Amino acid sequence: MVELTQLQHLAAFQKHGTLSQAAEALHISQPALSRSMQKLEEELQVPLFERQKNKIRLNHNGQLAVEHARRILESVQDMAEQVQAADRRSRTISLGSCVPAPTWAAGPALSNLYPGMTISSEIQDIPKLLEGLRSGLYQIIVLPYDPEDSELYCQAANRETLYLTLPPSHPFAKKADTGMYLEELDGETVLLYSTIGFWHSIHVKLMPHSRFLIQHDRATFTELVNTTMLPSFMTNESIRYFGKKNDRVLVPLLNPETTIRFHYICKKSDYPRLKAFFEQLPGKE
Amino acid sequence: MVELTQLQHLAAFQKHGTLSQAAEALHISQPALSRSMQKLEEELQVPLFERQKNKIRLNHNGQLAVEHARRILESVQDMAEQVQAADRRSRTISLGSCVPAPTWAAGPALSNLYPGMTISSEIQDIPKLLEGLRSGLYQIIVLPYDPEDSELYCQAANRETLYLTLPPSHPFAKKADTGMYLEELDGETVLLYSTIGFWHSIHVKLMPHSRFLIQHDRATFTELVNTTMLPSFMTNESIRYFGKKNDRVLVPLLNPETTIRFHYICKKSDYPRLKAFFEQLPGKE
DNA sequence: ATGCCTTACGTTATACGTAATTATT
DNA sequence: AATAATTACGTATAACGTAAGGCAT
Repeated sequence: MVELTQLQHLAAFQKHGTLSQAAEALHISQPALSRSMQKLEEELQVPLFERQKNKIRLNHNGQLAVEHARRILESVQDMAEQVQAADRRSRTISLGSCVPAPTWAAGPALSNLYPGMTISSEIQDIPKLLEGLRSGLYQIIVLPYDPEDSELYCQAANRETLYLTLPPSHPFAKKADTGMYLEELDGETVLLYSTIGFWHSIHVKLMPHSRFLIQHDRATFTELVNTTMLPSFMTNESIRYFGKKNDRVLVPLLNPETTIRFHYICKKSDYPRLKAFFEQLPGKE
Repeated sequence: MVELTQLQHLAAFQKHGTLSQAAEALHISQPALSRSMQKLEEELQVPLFERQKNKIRLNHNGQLAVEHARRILESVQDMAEQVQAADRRSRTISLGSCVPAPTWAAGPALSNLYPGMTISSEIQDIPKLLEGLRSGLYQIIVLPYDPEDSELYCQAANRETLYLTLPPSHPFAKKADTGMYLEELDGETVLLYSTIGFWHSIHVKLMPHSRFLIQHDRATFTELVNTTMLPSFMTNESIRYFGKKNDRVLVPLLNPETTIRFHYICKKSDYPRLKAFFEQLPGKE
């Protein structure tokens, strides 16, 4: 039986030109390589080399054999990579969401329900979420609506509502009881945390003339919220997970876009193994 | 390093369903196969099986791996076959001729000039000879003309001339001195030996109404020539190699088509190694 | 009881490295 | 002298088979 080590040896010889150099590269002795090639010739029942007393080189058969050997070694490499990738996919649950909140709860929940699984989650825009679910990049995605696809399972869950947060001295703070429309804030400079996904598009849509001071570091963001007069935003969910700043006033927003209902979605074929996760999701209200 | 035996083992397991049956088919012990698969998993760093206490079956990774393994094993098989075929080609000289005569001389000549080489020769029609020369099926072909191809080397050699052979009592026997045209024989039933290649098309062309009694067995053919009144044919070359029947009259033929000049042709790239053969060919006259 | 898989253990076979040999530059 | 390939030989590793153990049908 021809073995892959022999094909590697052959390829190495072709690459280095002499047995001694190839042997050194392969970290084996020169005689070992010499014998390996003799055995390969024996097994293929074909001479692969032209031999002189202290010279050896590939003949036509050998050159042809090297080409095949390279292709074969590559396809073995491919096999390893693909099988490993498949395995990695099979032992990770990847959740993609249009907004951050679902990841806060889902991470711990998935870890508990599927011990040993690697859980990953990320914020992504909606088209990429749908594409990623289809391609296997995500097993679960969270959208603000039901995509109504017969291949997909969709479960509506809890809602998230956006609030404006202000220092008590801010002119709009008096609207805390009545609520206000985001458009009233258009043109103001506001503080935003960077990875808020879908919320960002709401802000841009309803406050097209505002300047957004986007903070990538949460500590810096919190510091600025505490020490400046700048308006910022929180949601019922962010308050639940990170608490409310006591020295800030929460102003409800009256635009319907500022409330979204989370729709958790997976492939129908994947639902059986994810059933436990879907069943513990918060209900419709 | 993953080895091909392991891939074979994996494929065998998939084919037979259990380790024991696969091991039996592979002519190894069951524990050996068990270990072989464990090692494969180790090397791919991926579980390939779902194991229960006394049951084992491929998981998703394993099924994917089997598909790859099958392809790889096939390509190794391909490699062996192709390299062996290349080797065989490199150690055979195959001569194709449009008529039999060149093969009578060329066989022995090539054997002498290229000891150790396998010599094969066959009669074939002209389009297939040209195609075969191009594809490597033939290294030398013999045509009745120069194909005038810049890729090919062509050397004109000796001529072969067709004669009518008759029993002395045959009406046409008196034409032995003057010669005759083949057309005069048209309509007569004549004896032909089967593998005469290009000559056959000459007969068909010039004697479209004749019936040809084609003999595939040379002994039968000779017997019929000796015991019947039927006209038949010989050439200067067939007489040289097989002798002339004493009790037959040779009538020269006056059609120009009944003499052809052999053109020995090879690829220019092949000429160097075939030089010795071409140099010993009979000259232009 | 039978079939199937795994682990343990002793053995064998195969592949290795070192050393020696021969040849070439 | 230095480089390169092969052959010879003793060794070590790795793969094997047998035997034993556990589990399921």
